[in-house]
Amino acid sequence: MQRKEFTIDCQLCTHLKDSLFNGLTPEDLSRINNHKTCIQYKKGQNIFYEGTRPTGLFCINGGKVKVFKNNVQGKEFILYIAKPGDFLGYRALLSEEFYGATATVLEDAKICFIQKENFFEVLQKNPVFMKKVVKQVCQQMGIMEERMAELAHKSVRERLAGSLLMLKESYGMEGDDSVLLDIALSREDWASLVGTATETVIRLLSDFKSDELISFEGKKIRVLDPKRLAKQADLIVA
Amino acid sequence: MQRKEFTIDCQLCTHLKDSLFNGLTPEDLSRINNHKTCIQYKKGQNIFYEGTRPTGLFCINGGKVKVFKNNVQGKEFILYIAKPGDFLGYRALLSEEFYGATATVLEDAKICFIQKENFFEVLQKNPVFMKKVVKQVCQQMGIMEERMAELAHKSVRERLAGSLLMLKESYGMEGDDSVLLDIALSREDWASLVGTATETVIRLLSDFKSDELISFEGKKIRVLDPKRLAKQADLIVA
DNA sequence: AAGCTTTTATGACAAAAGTCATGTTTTGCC
DNA sequence: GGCAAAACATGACTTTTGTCATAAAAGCTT
Repeated sequence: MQRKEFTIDCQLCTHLKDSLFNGLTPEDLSRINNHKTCIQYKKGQNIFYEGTRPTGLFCINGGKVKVFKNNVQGKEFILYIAKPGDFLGYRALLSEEFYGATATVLEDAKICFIQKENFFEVLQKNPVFMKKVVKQVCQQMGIMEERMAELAHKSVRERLAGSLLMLKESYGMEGDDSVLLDIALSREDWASLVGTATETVIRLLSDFKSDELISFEGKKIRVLDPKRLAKQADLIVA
Repeated sequence: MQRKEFTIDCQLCTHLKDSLFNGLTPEDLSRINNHKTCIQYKKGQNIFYEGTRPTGLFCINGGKVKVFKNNVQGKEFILYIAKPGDFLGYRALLSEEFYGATATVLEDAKICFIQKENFFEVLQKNPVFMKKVVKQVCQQMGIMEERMAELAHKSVRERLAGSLLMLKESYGMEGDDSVLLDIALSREDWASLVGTATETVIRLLSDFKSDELISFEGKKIRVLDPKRLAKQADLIVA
């Protein structure tokens, strides 16, 4: 499989402003810029594999990537869905461990790879950047704590409704009266994200559709009634 | 409720060697030492509350503490069980958020409180310490990713077996042929840790007892057969 | 020691969710 | 455009787990 490279200047990257690299000194940014490799990936290709050693950091310039763990029975659980501007693989890099998850392209992607030496150098000589990274990691951790608690005590229905609302935040395209989730996930992917079986997702989504909480638009989902969906996400007793 | 203080010198603390503070310069350590407040807590007392603003870092000198989230129905999910040498509350501090969880004393505890200013100062002027903190946080995150995936796809039985083995690592006291878990958790706490109902834990623990995987010793549990327990923790098909 | 509260235990039942089988639709590809 | 594969859908059934009721046991307090 041939690697299709592309070029982009970090300084000119559209996503710089919402990325962790925002605020780097020109020298630091150009150090990153001059040492990166940018590759185009097709849907289905893997960026890195669980159990392998990280050698650098991935920065998404375009497309979408899922990061997931596979259990013994081959059941997948999606930890994150990354979009342009997001970093991938820093967790394992900073904990000095092997990758704990696999990253696969969901929608054709353009991804820059930064060798760990360059990342670490910028990190070390730039305490402000370091602080931002720490903050980001700890925020992420707070999100994971929340999600764990939900996995522990919420029903699949509640979690699915919650996932729809969560993706609405990241991928929602506001319409007049509804929001299109600009991400094409298979029912299987939804199941991996929510932590359930594919059939259950199919049934529940079709329930939500019957209840006019959502509608289907090709492979994408339109959220029609976020408020009622939020009620579904919380608790039945409420 | 009166605060019972106590005194301890960080330099002389038994847990210094396994703590993040290990390796600090004498000056840094004494800065921490001179500005800390040490308080004794009784079982059931709270250290901090979900939704409140963190003002510093807690360092456990003795006892055990559970950190948990409460959901809307009042169901508890235990995120961590902290023991001597562990830090508490750094996540919210570093992400500059409110506490995402509540910390309650499980077994009478002695806990030192370090004002955030002092913690941040040491953190800022000491890149090696910073790096250790980051590494620790990212390792913790890896553990949480693993646990999330288990919550998503493992049965309660598997998770309970897994939790027994996990606590064996932290609290196991090796005997001739078995390991006593040196931590007294109620059935309700076990349920909060595993993410299930109290009755289910009661039933499963008594199953495990019938199968001679564990035995009860007062309020504590003795692991009789870690290997078979590990089989229970993994998958049925295996 | 008695009486209260909390914890542990057990049974019966209901609800939620997983699994398996099968069928239909969509998609990708030559 | 037609074929194969993948994705989606639905029904039937089983298993797991939660819930509620009740009771026994253990811990505290006076």
